[in-house]
Amino acid sequence: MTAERRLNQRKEAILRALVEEHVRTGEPVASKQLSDQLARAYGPGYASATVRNELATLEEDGLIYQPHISAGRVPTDLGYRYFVERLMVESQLSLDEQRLIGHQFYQVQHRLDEWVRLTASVLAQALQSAAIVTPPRGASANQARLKHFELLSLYETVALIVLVLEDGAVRQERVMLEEARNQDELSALAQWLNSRLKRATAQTLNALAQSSATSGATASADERLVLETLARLLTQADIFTPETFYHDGIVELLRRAEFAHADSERIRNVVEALERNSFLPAIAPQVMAAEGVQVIIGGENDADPLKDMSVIVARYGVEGQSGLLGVIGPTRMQYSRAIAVVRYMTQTLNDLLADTYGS
Amino acid sequence: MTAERRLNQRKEAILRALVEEHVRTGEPVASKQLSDQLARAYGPGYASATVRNELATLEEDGLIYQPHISAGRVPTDLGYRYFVERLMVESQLSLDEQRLIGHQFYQVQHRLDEWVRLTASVLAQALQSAAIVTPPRGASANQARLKHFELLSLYETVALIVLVLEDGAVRQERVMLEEARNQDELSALAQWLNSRLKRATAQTLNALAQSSATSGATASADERLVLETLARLLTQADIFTPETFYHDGIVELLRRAEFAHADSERIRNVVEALERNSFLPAIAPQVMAAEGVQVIIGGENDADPLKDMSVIVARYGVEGQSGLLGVIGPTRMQYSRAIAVVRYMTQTLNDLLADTYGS
DNA sequence: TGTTGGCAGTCCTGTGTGGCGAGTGCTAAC
DNA sequence: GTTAGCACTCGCCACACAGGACTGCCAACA
Repeated sequence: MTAERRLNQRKEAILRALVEEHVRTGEPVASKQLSDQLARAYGPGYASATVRNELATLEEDGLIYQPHISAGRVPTDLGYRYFVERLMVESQLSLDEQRLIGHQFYQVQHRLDEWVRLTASVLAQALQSAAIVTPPRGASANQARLKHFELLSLYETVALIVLVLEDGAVRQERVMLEEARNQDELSALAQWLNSRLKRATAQTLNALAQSSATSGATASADERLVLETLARLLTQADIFTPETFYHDGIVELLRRAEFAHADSERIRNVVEALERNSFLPAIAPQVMAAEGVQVIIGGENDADPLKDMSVIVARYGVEGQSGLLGVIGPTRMQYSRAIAVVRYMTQTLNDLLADTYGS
Repeated sequence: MTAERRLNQRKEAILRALVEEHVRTGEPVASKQLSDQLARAYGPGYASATVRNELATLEEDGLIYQPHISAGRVPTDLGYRYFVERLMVESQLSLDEQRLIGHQFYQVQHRLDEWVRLTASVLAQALQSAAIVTPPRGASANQARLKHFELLSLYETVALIVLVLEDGAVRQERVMLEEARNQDELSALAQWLNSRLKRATAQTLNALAQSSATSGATASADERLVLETLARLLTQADIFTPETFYHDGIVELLRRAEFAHADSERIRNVVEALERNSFLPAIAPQVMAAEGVQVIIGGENDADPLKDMSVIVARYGVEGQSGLLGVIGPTRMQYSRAIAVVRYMTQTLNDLLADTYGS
C-alpha cells in the first residue's frame, strides 16, 4: 500500500508534474512537455533529455509506464499511490461550494432519509463520478435484537410489519394474513407481542414461533407468521448487502472522457459492479475499521471489473451511528479534490449526526 | 398506431419471413435468403427476383428499409407494427417455464414486497431485457386520505413515521424530534393523533399544524412536526414518480448483441432513461387506461433515447389494487415471446392479488 | 559525474487504394 | 406476372505508406 523508497527531489517534481498533467489532459505526457513546464516553474536543470533519463528510472521503479514505445508516460497505480501519499497538495472546497452544499442540507434538516440520498447526489455531481453511501447504522452487533415493532393494516388480509432494531435500524415487510384483521386487532396483537419480546433475538423469535406451532390452538397462525417474519427480518439485511446502499452518478461516470471510446463490455462491467454493488462488501470492513479518508487505487482493489477505477471512501458518523460514503471514478482522477470533497461530506454528516444523536 | 392498408398474401408472407429472419440473425435479410425459405415453406412463386420486386413495394410503403444500397432489408417500426398486429403467431410459455416461475412465487407467497421484485427479475431473465414493475396501488384518488400511522422510536431524538393511506399505500420517513421521547410517549402521541385524524387529507393536516402553531403552547413542536410530515408524505410520491418503480435487467439488456458495438453515448442514454425512469410516466396513463398487453415500438415512443427500443407493457391487478409491468428491449425483439411472457406475468400477479385482496 | 543537444529508430495513426463479395435494380425473355 | 441474368453500387477489409510523436542513446560539454 505504500511506495517503498523515497525518490530524490527532482524525480518527485517530475512525477508530480507528470501526474498533474496527465490528469488534466488524459493523454500520455511527453518529456518535452514536462521539461517546458518544470523549467518554467523551477528554472534550469530540466532539459528534455534529463527528464527522459529520470523517466527511465521512474519506469524501472514501476511508477510510470509507456502505452507504446513512441508514446509519452502515464502513471501506474503505484505512481498514483506515491503521488497521493507524498506529492499531492491537499485542497479544500471553495466557500461557494461549501455554502451550496450547506444550503441543500439545510433544506432537509429534519428529514434523515434525505441525508443519505443528498450526500450521494452531491458527491456524484461534485466529482462527476459514481457515489455510494450507506445509511448510518449501529456497529452490527454479534446479535441483532428487536427493540420494537408495529403492525399496520393495509387491507383486510394484508399487514405491514415494521421493526426497529436496538441499534436503530428499520426493516419492514408486507405480509399476507391468514385471516382478515382490522387495525385495532393488529395494534392489540402488536402490543401484546411487544411486551413479551423486549430485546428478542432471531433465535428467541423462532423458538417462540415453534412452540406456538406445536402448542396448537392457543396461538393463531397469524401470530406465528408475525414471529417468523420478525425473525427473518432480524437476521437478514446486514449492513453490507446491496439493499442497504444508496448509489448515484452512474450516468455522470459514464459521461467522462475515459468511457467515450470504451467498448460496451467494459461499460457493462462497470454498470454491473455498481448496480449489484459487488465490490463494496469486500472493502467495507477495512474502511469501517480505519480512520480518515481511504484511497484505493486501481488494481489495489480486488474487484476485477474495477481494476482501472479508484475508490475514495471514508467512514462517517458518531459512536453507534456510522456509515460509509465514497466515490468511484477512473484511476485518472483529481485525487486532491476528491479527497477534499469526501472529507467535507464526512464532516457535514458528522455534524448533522452529532446534532441528532449527541456526540 | 395501425398500418393502414392490408397487404396481399404474398407480401405478408415475405414480410413475416423477413421479420422473423431478421429477429433471429440481427442482420439485414437478402432477397435470396427469403426466396429459399419461402420456396421451401410454400412452394414455387418466390424466386429471388420476384421477392425483390415485392421488397421494393414494401419499401415504398415504409415497412422495410435498406441500411445501404447493397444490403438486405430490415423492418422499420411500421413494419414491426404490421407484423405484431397481423402476422405474428401468438406463442405461449412452455410448461417448464411456467412451473419454474410458479415455484419462485410459491417461495415468497406471504411476502408481498417480494412479488414486485421477483416479477421484474423474471421478466428480465426470461427476455434478456430491462424490466419495470410498479407496486400495486389503488387508483390514485383525487385526494389521498390517511388511514393510520405509527411512530417508532429509533433513537432518543429520532423517530420513524410510517403512514398508510386509505388505498393501502405506505409511506415513511425518519424525522428529527425537537425533544427526546421514548417509544411509550410516541405511541401515546400516535394514538391520540390517530383518533383525531381518521380519513384526514393533506389540507386537514396542514390546517391542524397551522392552528397548533398559532395556538402556541398547547401543542408541542413535535406534534406539529409530525402533522407537517404526514401532510407532506400524503401529497408526495404519486404512483408515477421514479421512486415507486422497480427496475431490473439493465445489465441483461446491455449484454444483447445490439449493444456490443454501440457507442458509449447510446449506452449512456439508455442507462440514463432506465435509471431516471424518464419515459414511463409519459406512457403510464395510457397503459393504465387500456386493457391487455400494449406494444410500443421504437419511435412510437416519445422518449428520444429510446427511439430504437420497444416497450411491451400491461396493467395488472384487481379492482383498487393495480400496477404496471413491462419490458424494454431493442425493437428487434421476439415480440411473440415477449407478449406471452408479459401476459403470463400479468396473469400470475392477478391471481396472487385476487387471493390476497379478493376479486 | 551529471547534464544536454542531436539524431536514429520505433511505432502509432490516419489516409488512400484496390480487390472482394454481397445484394440490388433493371432488362429481356418466358 | 414471373424469372434468369447481368451490370452496378456500395460496404468492408487488408495493405501500404507517409507523417509525426517520442524515445533511447551517444557524444560533447561543464
